[in-house]
Amino acid sequence: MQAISAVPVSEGSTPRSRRISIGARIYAAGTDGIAWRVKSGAVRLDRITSEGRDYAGLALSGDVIGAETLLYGCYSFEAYAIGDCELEPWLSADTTLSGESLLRTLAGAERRAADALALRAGEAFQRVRRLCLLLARYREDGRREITIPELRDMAAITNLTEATVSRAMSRLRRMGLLQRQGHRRGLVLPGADPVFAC
Amino acid sequence: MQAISAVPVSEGSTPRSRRISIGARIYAAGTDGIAWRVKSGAVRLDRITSEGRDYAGLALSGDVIGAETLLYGCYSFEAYAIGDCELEPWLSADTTLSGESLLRTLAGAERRAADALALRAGEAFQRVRRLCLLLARYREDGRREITIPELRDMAAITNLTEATVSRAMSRLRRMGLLQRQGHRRGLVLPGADPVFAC
DNA sequence: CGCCGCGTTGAGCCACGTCAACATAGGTGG
DNA sequence: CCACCTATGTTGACGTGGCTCAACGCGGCG
Repeated sequence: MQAISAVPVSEGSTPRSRRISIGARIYAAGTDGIAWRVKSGAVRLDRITSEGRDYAGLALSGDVIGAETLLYGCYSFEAYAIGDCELEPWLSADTTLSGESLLRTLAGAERRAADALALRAGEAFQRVRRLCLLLARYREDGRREITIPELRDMAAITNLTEATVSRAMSRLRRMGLLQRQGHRRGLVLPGADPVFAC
Repeated sequence: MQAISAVPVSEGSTPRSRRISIGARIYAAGTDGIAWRVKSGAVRLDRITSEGRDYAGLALSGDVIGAETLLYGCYSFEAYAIGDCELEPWLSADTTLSGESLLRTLAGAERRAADALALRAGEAFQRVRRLCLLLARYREDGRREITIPELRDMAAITNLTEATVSRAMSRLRRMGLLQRQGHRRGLVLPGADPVFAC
């Protein structure tokens, strides 16, 4: 297998769920492996070019990454966890039979691609705000929380600079739309529920 | 059927290929219809929001549009021809059986989404240049030609203004990387082959 | 002919990039 | 445990690329 940063809990020979911590690489382009479904967390996909890596896509809960391995045998993109991730193998055998699961994945990918495009339009503050909205998840108590990715990743996704993203995040905090929660890196949560309203 | 701008040549009851001319709408969001494979041309996909339509994706030769109708029965996006298009029905029955065709479509969609994202990064002139490269096709004599979309579409795709796109196109023409060909709107072709090299 | 949509181009301005200094947190070795 | 180092985030000052606004040209069409 390729360079992995968390233990792929193998039972017998079938790969099981993986947990990847924020910042770690999930897989490298060109290596072989299986397709995964993102159970939780956020994944940044990069395309390898002559001048390095370029942000090429975003995957969130429910999305499938690495489906191209079922065709080509290896990954086309490079995947990084930009939030603590839980991945489960995405079974080719079952889904190929049904076809509906594949269709659902295709439709989801197109919607996610539209989201990613929208994150690169509009003014800086709004882009960062919308990215935070996209990354937010509901807790049991009904409030939302998000794991803030590294600035460099937010900058790549929104096509802004780290400085600009930092300023936008500061403003969100000053406005009370984001609050730091504890000391764990990147973990914050909004105050009331109609937060992010602007 | 929904509002269509070209005749869907129906033989019996199975829809056949459609030809759509530049600027025309291919289908509207929410209407029912089938999935199509783009044989030639370029398609702009829009997502309907509260404030109107937002560019949400690009489809070029070989890409499939409207696959979500196989799941939901209606189109999620709105599709416009930004170049003269030839579409053929994308068969659900056959492909669902094979599964490989669906996978191929999925992999293609992800690559196209990465292309679309890349068109919103970098400086204005390079974005417009790369968009032209993406839209170019080879002729029999080995030279490339492209059908220039309307400025408003190029602006939406690159996330620039029409004025900025116009300036970039003027510069490409001044540099000899694009030449007008005849009088037909939007049809131009580059000079030698290593054009667009920059 | 007059209107309208589309493209082109100029002038001025501003949001964001650039650059740099500094703060802070984590990690590592002594 | 602290000393140090590095990676990351924050903030200010300043410059500029692209946006805004506007005028104008041109072709198509009623």
